[in-house]
Amino acid sequence: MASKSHPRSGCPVSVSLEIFGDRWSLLIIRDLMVRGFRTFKEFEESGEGIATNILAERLERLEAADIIAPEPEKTDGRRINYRLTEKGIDLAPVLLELLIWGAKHERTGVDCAGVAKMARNRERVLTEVRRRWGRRDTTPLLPQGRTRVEGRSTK
Amino acid sequence: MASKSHPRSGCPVSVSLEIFGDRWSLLIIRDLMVRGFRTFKEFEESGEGIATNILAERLERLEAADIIAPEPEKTDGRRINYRLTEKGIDLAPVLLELLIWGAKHERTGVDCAGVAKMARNRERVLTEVRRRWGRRDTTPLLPQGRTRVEGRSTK
DNA sequence: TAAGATGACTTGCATTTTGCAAGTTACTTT
DNA sequence: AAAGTAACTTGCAAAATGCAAGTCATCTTA
Repeated sequence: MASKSHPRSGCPVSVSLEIFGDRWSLLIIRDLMVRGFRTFKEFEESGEGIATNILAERLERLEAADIIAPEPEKTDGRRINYRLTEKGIDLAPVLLELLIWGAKHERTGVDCAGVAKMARNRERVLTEVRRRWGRRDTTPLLPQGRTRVEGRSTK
Repeated sequence: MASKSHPRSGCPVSVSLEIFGDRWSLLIIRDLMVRGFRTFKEFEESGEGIATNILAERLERLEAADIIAPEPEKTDGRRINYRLTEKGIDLAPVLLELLIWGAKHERTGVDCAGVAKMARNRERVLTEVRRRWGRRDTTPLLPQGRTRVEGRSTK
């Protein structure tokens, strides 16, 4: 991963990519932000098929970068709930643009029109994301829908 | 890389990340979009230190995804100019949000205030990017500034 | 209260990607 | 014709990924 970072340019884009420029980090953040996921188990079974060792490493990295923060649940000593920090919530616009681009240009099993509508109301969408995060509202922002595309199951 | 893609979720975010969810692809696109870079050589010497084999592979991937298109220069048979496609230009918002986030939350050797200003005028910035791309204006959108952070040189 | 579940990770190992240095090949310039 | 140049390749070593299985504290339940 981007771990053993060599000296690179100081461009913010480059710096950002060193932190979460991989195939998994932003998906974890998406799950936290719009699907209401909180636990290791949920991320693991999110339908993307991430391996548990990779998941553990990404959570560690995101925590080190202060993008997420773990808080053990008091009523159940096994469970750890991960939450986005302010810095993590600030990734909402990045995720939203990724969503808009993907929906517009790739075949993605989601309602294109719906996303196009979001594209026309970016501010509204972002405000809603922030509002929910502020209230610790854990209900998914988006209905779960079909997430898997086909084939080998995660379990 | 994300090449041998396993079946994954059909979420647009996931699909987008499968295409350019790595440490280099978006940097190449940034160079094309705002620095006016066009050639292999320029990307290679962009200051990030990408290896030439990786660069070649990424160009190939981006071309396959129809994000960039190569056009051989007629006056010099050796040179190939890469250009962004419409689909590629549509990544401008993603890059911009990455820039804004990085500048806000990380130490990045760029003028934070300047970026904050861009954040307040996203539409203006994006319009300008598109305008330049339409006119094939190759002058860098941003002044080159210091790009390397220190240490081992690319050559 | 002992025998499962569960949740959150580790570990070991094979496979892929990366990174690095050193070529190639096809033009261009001098 | 000799010496660049631009855009790649190639060969390897090192690092990251993916996979299956295993740990190890909690819960839960019979």
